[in-house]
Amino acid sequence: MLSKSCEYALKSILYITKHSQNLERVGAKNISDDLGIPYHFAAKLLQILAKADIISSQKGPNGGFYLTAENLKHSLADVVRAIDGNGIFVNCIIGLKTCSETRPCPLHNDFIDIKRKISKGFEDTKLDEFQSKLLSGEFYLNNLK
Amino acid sequence: MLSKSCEYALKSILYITKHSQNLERVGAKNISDDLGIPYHFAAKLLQILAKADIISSQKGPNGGFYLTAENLKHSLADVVRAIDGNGIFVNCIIGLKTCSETRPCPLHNDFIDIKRKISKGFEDTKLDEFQSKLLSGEFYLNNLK
DNA sequence: ATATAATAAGATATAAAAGTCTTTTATTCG
DNA sequence: CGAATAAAAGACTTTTATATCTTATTATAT
Repeated sequence: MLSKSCEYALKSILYITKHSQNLERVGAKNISDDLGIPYHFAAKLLQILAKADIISSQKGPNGGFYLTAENLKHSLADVVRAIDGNGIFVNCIIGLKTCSETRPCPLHNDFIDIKRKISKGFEDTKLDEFQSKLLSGEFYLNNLK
Repeated sequence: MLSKSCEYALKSILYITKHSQNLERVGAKNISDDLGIPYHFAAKLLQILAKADIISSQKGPNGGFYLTAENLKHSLADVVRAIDGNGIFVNCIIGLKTCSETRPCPLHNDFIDIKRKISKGFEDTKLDEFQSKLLSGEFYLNNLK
C-alpha cells in the first residue's frame, strides 16, 4: 500500500505533531529511537519533509524538527505525496498507463470510488485538527510500548 | 498498492476470463504477448494461480489455461491473496504489527472503513459475473491497443 | 513416435528500496 | 572566539523485488 519510507514518514510526522507544541523542537534521534526507525534513514526522510516545507527544522544545539502554524495546516496526503508521489491516489489498479475514463481497464469503474476514499482519508487528516486527538494519549505509535 | 506481480496476475486472469468461454484454453504465450508480460514471468505467476486452484491448466498440444465453473466463482481478492497475501486488506496503514482495535494507531479509525472498501472491491468482483461485462469489449487490458 | 505446452527449478541480471556512513554547514553557548 | 550540537547532504552498501534466461521434466494430442 505505502512504502516503508512513507510509513516511517507518517509515523515521524505524527510523532512530531504529538511531541511539539508551540514550536518546541524534536530531535531526529528521539524520533528514530522512539519509533524504531534507523537514525540515518529517519534523518533522510525528515530532510525531504523539511525541504517540502511540510515540517520546519533548526540546526545546532537545541535544534530539531518542529511545526509552525503553517506546517500544521498540511494533511497526511502531503506527506504521502512528498515521499511516495501521488500514484496511490491516481494510478490504475492493474498498472495500465493508458487507463482512463474514456479508455477504462476492466476494474476502473469498480475502483474509482475506492481511490477517492483513500485520497479523502489522507486528505481530510490535517495535522492541526489532529493534534488534540493525538495528545489524548489513546493512540499508539510504535510496536513496543 | 499492489505489487507488479499482482498486477500481472490480475491482468492475466482477466485475460483468461475474457478469452476462454466453456473451457477453451489460452496459452501462456498469448497472455504474455498480448499483455506485455515477460513470458517466463507470466508462466511462473500462472503456475501459482493454478496451484491455488484459481485457474485450471492442461499440458500438451492445445493445452493452456482455462476456467471451470468452479474457477469462475473466485473473486479478484483470491488472486490478490495468492500473490501478495492479504496484507493489503488487514495491515496497519503505517505498518504497526501491534495495531488493533484495542491498541489503535492514530490512523486506525480513519482507515478501517477504507480497508473494508478495498476488501469489498476485490471480494465483490467474482469472475463469472464479470465475464459478460468483459465480453462487451468496452474495456481495455493493455497499454497498446 | 513426435511435437506441443505446462511444470519445475535455478542461474543470472537489473533496478528499486532500504539502510549505513562520512563530511559539511548552521547554530548555540560557554 | 571555539567547542559542542544537530541538521543537511551525499556517497556508499545491502537487501529485496522484478525481470530474463536456461534447462529439464511431465502430460497429452495427433
